[in-house]
Amino acid sequence: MSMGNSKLYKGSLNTIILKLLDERGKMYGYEITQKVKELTKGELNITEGALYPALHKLEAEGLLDVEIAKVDNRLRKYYKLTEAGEKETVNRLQELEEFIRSMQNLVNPNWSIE
Amino acid sequence: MSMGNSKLYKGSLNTIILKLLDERGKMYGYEITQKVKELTKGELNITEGALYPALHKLEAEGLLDVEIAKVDNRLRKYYKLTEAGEKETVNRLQELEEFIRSMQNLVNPNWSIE
DNA sequence: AATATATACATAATTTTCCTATGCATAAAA
DNA sequence: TTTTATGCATAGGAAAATTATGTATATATT
Repeated sequence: MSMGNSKLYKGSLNTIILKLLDERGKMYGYEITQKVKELTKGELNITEGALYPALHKLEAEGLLDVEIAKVDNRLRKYYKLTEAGEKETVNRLQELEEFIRSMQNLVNPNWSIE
Repeated sequence: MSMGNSKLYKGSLNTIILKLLDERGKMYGYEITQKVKELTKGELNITEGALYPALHKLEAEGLLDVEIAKVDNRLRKYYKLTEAGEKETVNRLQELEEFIRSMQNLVNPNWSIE
């Protein structure tokens, strides 16, 4: 995963995937890359080399289910959260928030958590 | 080595080091680990296996200067920012803030940047 | 018609960055 | 006197990205 200009904090990709699936029900890989690009105004680019292995791993861990579809003669693999995936999403979001709080305490710039 | 809870997102350690040195002028390694523990209320533990190589690398990149001291017959290596290090600190903090903003747009939980 | 771009998936090789485990050494506390 | 705290260091390995490929179809451009 690469940023428009800067670096990305590794470990956040899984959280992003889980949260997007939690919000939108089901998505396929390419759709995720485009959605992330759109939501961050091009700031964050999910590379395919990071995304697909991450999806496979989440599936192997039982957090995602797959459903294959063919649209316009092209393959799509739709992913959605399992029950375990929904629970894990809550944990990951909590961890992310804790990380943000910790970074705020360390770096205490002009932003904070509400 | 029992950690608080949350793991260090990869890429954040350098930012933490640079910012602490920027604020405090000069610090030695062990002092950094204790300061981080204190500021995050034990939530984040910087391991020595991560910290010392990171310091060495930042020094090799010309972002840090070292000064060796002996206190109570024990060795200390004080690190401080070079000029290049001060500039890089600004960049890293900006990247961190951009990362936070991006995560907010993606995950939009109940926190935001002020 | 030929070529480039967008859509859609995948993986191998490498790099970065961290953790675990271990080692050395001195000072202070139990 | 044994443990804990202070202080540095590195080897080995895991995790999670990047880079570089590869396959294939659909659409837009030249």
